[in-house]
Amino acid sequence: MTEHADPAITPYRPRATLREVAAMAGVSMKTVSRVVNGEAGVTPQKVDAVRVAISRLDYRPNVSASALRRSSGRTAAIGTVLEDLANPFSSVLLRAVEDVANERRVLILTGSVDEDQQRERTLVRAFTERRVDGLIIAPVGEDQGYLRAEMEAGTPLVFVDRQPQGLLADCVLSDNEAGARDAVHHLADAGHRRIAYLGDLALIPTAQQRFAGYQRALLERGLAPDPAHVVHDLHTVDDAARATAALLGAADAPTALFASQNLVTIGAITALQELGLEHRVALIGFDDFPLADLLQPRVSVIAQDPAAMGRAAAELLFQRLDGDRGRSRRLLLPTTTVPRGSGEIAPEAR
Amino acid sequence: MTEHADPAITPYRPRATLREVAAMAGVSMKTVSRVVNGEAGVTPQKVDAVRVAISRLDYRPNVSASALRRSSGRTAAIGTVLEDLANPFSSVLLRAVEDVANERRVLILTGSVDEDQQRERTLVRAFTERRVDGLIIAPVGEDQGYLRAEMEAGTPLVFVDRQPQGLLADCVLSDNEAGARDAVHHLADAGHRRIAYLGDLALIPTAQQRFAGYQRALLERGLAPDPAHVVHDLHTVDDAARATAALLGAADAPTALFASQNLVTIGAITALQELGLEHRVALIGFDDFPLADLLQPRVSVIAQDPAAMGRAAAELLFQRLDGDRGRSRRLLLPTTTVPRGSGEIAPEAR
DNA sequence: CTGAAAGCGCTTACAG
DNA sequence: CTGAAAGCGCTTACAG
Repeated sequence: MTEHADPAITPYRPRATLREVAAMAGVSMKTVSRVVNGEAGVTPQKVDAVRVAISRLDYRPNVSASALRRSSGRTAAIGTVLEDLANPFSSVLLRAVEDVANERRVLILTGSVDEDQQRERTLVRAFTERRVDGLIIAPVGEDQGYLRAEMEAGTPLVFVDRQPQGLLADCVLSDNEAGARDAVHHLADAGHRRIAYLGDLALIPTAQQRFAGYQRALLERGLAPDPAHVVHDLHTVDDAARATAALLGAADAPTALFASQNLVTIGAITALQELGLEHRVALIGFDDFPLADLLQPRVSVIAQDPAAMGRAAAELLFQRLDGDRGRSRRLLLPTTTVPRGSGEIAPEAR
Repeated sequence: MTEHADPAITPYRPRATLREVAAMAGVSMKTVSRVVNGEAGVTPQKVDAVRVAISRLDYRPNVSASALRRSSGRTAAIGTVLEDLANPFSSVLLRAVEDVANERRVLILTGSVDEDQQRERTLVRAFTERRVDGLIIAPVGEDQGYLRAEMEAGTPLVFVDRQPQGLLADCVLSDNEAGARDAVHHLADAGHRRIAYLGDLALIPTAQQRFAGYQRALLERGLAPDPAHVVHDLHTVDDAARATAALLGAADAPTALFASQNLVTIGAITALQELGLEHRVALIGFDDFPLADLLQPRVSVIAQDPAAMGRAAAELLFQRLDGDRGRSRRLLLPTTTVPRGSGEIAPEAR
C-alpha cells in the first residue's frame, strides 16, 4: 500500500529565510542583512532587488536568531512578574510599563504569581532562559537573593510594590506607612477614637508597613490601641466582609474602619451595606478602585498610583539598559488622600 | 595615558554556556544536552557530574538558541493582542489565557492595540518575528487578510471578542446580538416603551451587533424606533455621561436606557446620579463590571464571561498546536441576564 | 552509552 | 560598496 498525504490537509509552507531572499535577489546574505537592518552603503538597485524579494517571499526576520548572534545579545523583550494580571493594580501597572516599552519597540512577557513564592522563581527562570533584557518584579518571596546571578550577568532588575529582600536592587514603592498614617489621622480628625484595622496577610511586607503606619498614628494621637480592633490575614472580599460584620457586632465596636487593601475595602463595604451602617460607620480604604466615587456614600481612599509606579519602573529599567550603572535606587511614591464622603462620617453615640 | 577600567564598576560575568558545562563536567556537549532535556541513556555518574557543573556555573539554558535548532521550531511562547490591558475585560481574558498556557509551561507575550489598526499589525509582526507558537487576537482592523501568511506558515490563530474579517479562522465570541435583544426585552417586560440605545463607536463590529439586537427587540415588541433615542460613538465615560444627560433633558425622554458597553454604562450612571434620576430611570448595561452590585440601585447587566472566552481561546489554540487541523471553528458564548435592580425599575409618568 | 560534525537563521569581523 | 567564512548556543543525525 502506498501512502498518500491527506489531500484535505495543506502542508505548511515554511517561512522564507534570509538565505532564500539573498538567492532570489541575487545578492549575498550580508547584503540582505544590511537592507533589513537599515544599514547604509548598499546601492539603491540592490536595495530594491532585496525589497522585492522580501515582499515576494513575505520574509519575516527571525529576531531570536539575530539576537543570538548579535554582540549586544539584546532580545528587545522584558519580563514582568506581577501579582495577578486580573487585578486592576497589576494590570494598570503592566499597561504603564507597556507604554514605556512600546516607545522603544520592546515587547513584554508577563505572568502572575498569586502570592506563590515558587511561581515567582519559575517565572523568573522562564524569562531569563529566554534572555529577556530586563525584569520588573513585584516580589512575593521572602528572599530574592536567588536573583543575584541575573544581576551579575547584566540583566537589570527593578522591583515594584514591594522591596526585595536579601538583594540590593532598584525598586519603586508606595509610601505605605505614611499613607496608612494619613488614613488614621484623617479618621481621627473627624473625631474617631475607636478606629479598626482590617489587614491583608500579615506576612506581606506592604501589609506590615501599613499596619505600622496605623499603629504610629494611634500613638501620635494618643489613642489606645485595642487588640480587638485589629484583624490581620484578610485576603478576599468574603474574608473582609465576615471580619467587618464580626467587628461591628461586638461590644465596644469601632466607629471607623481602615481597610488596608482594595479587596478588603470592598468586603467592608459589602458588610456595611448588609448591616445598613454604610452612612454611620466611617471607612477609608488603602488603594483606590474603579467606581469608588459612584457608591453611596462615596468611598474615601488613600490612593496609590499604579500607572506612575509602572512608568517609573520601566523608565528606571531602560536607564539601566542604556548603561546607567550607578548605585541602586529606591523610589518612594507618595500616596494621596482622597476624601469622598465615607471617611468624613462623624462618630455617633451607639 | 593608560586606560583603566573604573574600579567601581564590576564587569558583567557572562552567562555560562553548554560548552562550558561540558568542559567542566568532562563530557561532550551532547551529553550535557541530554541531561538538560531529561533524555534517558546517560550513566548516573555522568548525570551527576553534569548536574554539579550546571549548579556551580549557575547554567541557564538558552531556550531561544535551542528553539532555533529544534526540529519543532517551537518557542513555547504565544502572543496575545488585546484591546487594552488596563481594561478589566482584556486583563481578565489575559489571565485566563495565562492559566491555560501555564499548564503547558508556555509563556505569554502581550500588548494593547487601543482600537488602532496599525498597532494591531505592528504587534502581530513583532510577535511573529519572535516566532511565537500561536496568536490570540482581539482584532480591531477592518481586514485580517494580512494574517493569511502566518496561518499558512503553521502559526495557529484564534480570534476573541470580534470575528476576523477577510480570513477564515477560529474565533470565540459573545452572542452580542442575543444579549442586546435580551436587555431590551427585559426592559420592555418591566413596562418600558421608550428605551434608549447608548452605543460604542459604530464601526466596532460588536457595537453593530448589539445595536442590531436592540433594533430587533424593538420590532419584536412592536415598539416604534425613535432616532432621537439612539446615540452612537460613545467611547468614554464622559462621552456617555454627556449623551445621557442630553437624552434625559429632552422632551419625550426615554424611561429606560440600554448601555452597550462598560464605560458607557458607568457614564450613564454618573449622569443619572447627577440628575438624581438613578432610582427613576431604568438601566441595563452590556458587560458586567466590578462593584455593579454595590451601587444604589444595584446595576442590572447582560454579563459576558471574559475568563471563559480566554480559556476557550487558549484551549482551542493548544488543540491546534497539538495537531488538530480540522476546519475553523466559531464558538458563540451565551450572555447572562443579571437582574440586580436598575433594570427592573418601572416606568413612571413624567 | 557517548560524542564529533554539521547546521538552525542570523551577524560579526574581515578582506577585497 | 560587497561578500565569504566563522560563529552565536544549541540540537540533529549519525557513527561508533
